[in-house]
Amino acid sequence: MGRHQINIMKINNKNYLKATFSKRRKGLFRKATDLCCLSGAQIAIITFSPGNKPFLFGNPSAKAVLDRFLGEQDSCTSNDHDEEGLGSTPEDSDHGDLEASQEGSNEIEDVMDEDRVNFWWDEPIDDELGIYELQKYKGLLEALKENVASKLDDMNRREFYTKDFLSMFCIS
Amino acid sequence: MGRHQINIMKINNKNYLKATFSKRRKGLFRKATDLCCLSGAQIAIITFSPGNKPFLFGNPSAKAVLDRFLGEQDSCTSNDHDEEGLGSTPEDSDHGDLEASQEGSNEIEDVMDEDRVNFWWDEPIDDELGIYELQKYKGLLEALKENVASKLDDMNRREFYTKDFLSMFCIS
DNA sequence: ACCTATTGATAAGC
DNA sequence: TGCTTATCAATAGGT
Repeated sequence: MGRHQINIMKINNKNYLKATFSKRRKGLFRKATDLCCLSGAQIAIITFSPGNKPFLFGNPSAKAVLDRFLGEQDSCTSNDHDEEGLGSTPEDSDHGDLEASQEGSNEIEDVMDEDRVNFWWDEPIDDELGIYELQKYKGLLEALKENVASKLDDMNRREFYTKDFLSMFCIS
Repeated sequence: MGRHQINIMKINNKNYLKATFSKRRKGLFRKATDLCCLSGAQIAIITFSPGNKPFLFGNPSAKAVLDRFLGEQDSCTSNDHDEEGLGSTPEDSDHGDLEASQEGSNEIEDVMDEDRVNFWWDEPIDDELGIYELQKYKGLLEALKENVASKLDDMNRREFYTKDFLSMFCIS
């Protein structure tokens, strides 16, 4: 994909290794972002760089996906029925269920997903910004970080303006 | 990247959605594989498809990376990892896919169907936000900055207004 | 970090 | 679901 092909094998040159990891990690996360936006999939990526530094990606958040996964792992012994979702639009098409029974399928109905859309400015979180407590820094920062990340991406997707948004974070 | 450009937004057509998810998930895992081979990085990816089916990638194994991460989380006081995330796009329910999830070298995960859709705004915002303890958690803020920079990168790529935005973060 | 030549990923269509 | 091909996107190497 570059000036010329490279073999996919361990890079020994430290500088080149670092540069390549950085570029490709970003590329990987970008691909994950695109996949999430396109399909609505939930994805978590944990990466330990060659320097053993952790990098996380998550939609809706790394923690949320990990928790879900770990949770399902536990109760996964004989759990094969679906729970019910919310805000769903019945819709499907074809498919041959090749598996043992399943819940009854519904019918085709190609409705545009009525996106139950909430906007970021409707979020209560914004009201909480700008408060200063000197406890539980780490957890709070983590939450802030994730929220900023989420909102930025959401903005990105919806083509919103960023100025007012930023000011809400008291960042300047 | 295909015959013509597509917008990175939620796909509504079920068949197209599934096909696209499938193709891009494979692409994502392939990228992860390449990154692992090139840099020796340890990577774990957990994906819940739009049909809520789990797919795992891991090097050396998803479990190994998860354990390492969770372990470091517990005992970690010098936590300076980077995190990227994004908001999800509303989606409707779906019937399970029939694919299995296995890739790289990890254990098998079995399907669970659970039409539980999480939107980022439904995520529990841990606590009240807004604490800045710059000395002790300078690292986290640094990660935040990088995270934001990374996302701005994306915005830039997609031709949004980034200049004013950037200056607010003192990033250039 | 930014810049291109080049290869790679992928949207459509079968 | 997999294969093919025209196109656009990711990125290797260099600055």
